[in-house]
Amino acid sequence: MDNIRKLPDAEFDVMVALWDCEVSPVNTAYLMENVGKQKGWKAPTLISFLSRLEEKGFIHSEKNGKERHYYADAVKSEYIKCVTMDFIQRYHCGSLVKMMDVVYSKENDSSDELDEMKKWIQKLY
Amino acid sequence: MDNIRKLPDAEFDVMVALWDCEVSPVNTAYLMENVGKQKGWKAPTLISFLSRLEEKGFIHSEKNGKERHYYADAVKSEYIKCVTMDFIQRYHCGSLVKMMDVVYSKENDSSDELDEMKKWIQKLY
DNA sequence: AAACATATTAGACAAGTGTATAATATAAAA
DNA sequence: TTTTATATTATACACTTGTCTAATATGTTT
Repeated sequence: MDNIRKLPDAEFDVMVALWDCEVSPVNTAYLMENVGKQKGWKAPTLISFLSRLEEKGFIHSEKNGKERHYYADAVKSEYIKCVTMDFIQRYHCGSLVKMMDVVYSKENDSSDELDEMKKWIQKLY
Repeated sequence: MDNIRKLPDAEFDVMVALWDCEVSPVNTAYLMENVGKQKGWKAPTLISFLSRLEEKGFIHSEKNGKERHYYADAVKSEYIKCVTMDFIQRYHCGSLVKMMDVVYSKENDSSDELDEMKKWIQKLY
């Protein structure tokens, strides 16, 4: 749970599409619709990222006739959690409060978010 | 304030050393002491990062006899803020609360941090 | 001024990332 | 069973990042 390989941006984008898909199984066509197109990728570009994700153990796939089906193996929440803790460690000495301090300024914040945070904290107590 | 070039890890480490230094001006020897050594870099490695930082406009330098002196131009808090907001956007849909949700679990948190956050929020109200 | 010590520069290289073209399968249509 | 359409594979390539070796410059000693 600590040896998270941080994925490059493009590969992460593909993972998100895989993680958030409603259909199953997922094929390249679906992924092209859901990420590839917006990013302006050609199909081989997408497939290239998928191959790398498979090499890295984040997904596996099965050939199905002419197509290939993809399945996420990594767990989204776990991955995001690891990456986030790494980030806080690296950029904010491991302290969420320090981070909030840097990011927020009284002027430009939305108090909605503050309210939400308040509620969130009270829920945990 | 939006076109922040996210620095690669090694270059960021060098920036931190430059930002946090107490002496002035800063030379390579100082930076070797304060980051290079811990990272196990040879001097040319460090200098290579410094050159790239200069190309990217994060620092400037002056030749002083045999040595070179370095000066940070980018502002630490601004850089950290940009990088952090990008991160929250990318990994947590721009919501701090969502992020806290993913990172924290009742079991493993330190309530100290929660207390601090509570205080932090109250201060802002 | 010659020799020495040392800091910097130039250049290089492997691995990783973003991206695509050309070649090859393979299902579907004719 | 050819032909046609299309998905996948194999490659490749440029750029970035981490890292260094060899070459060069420059201040200090002798």
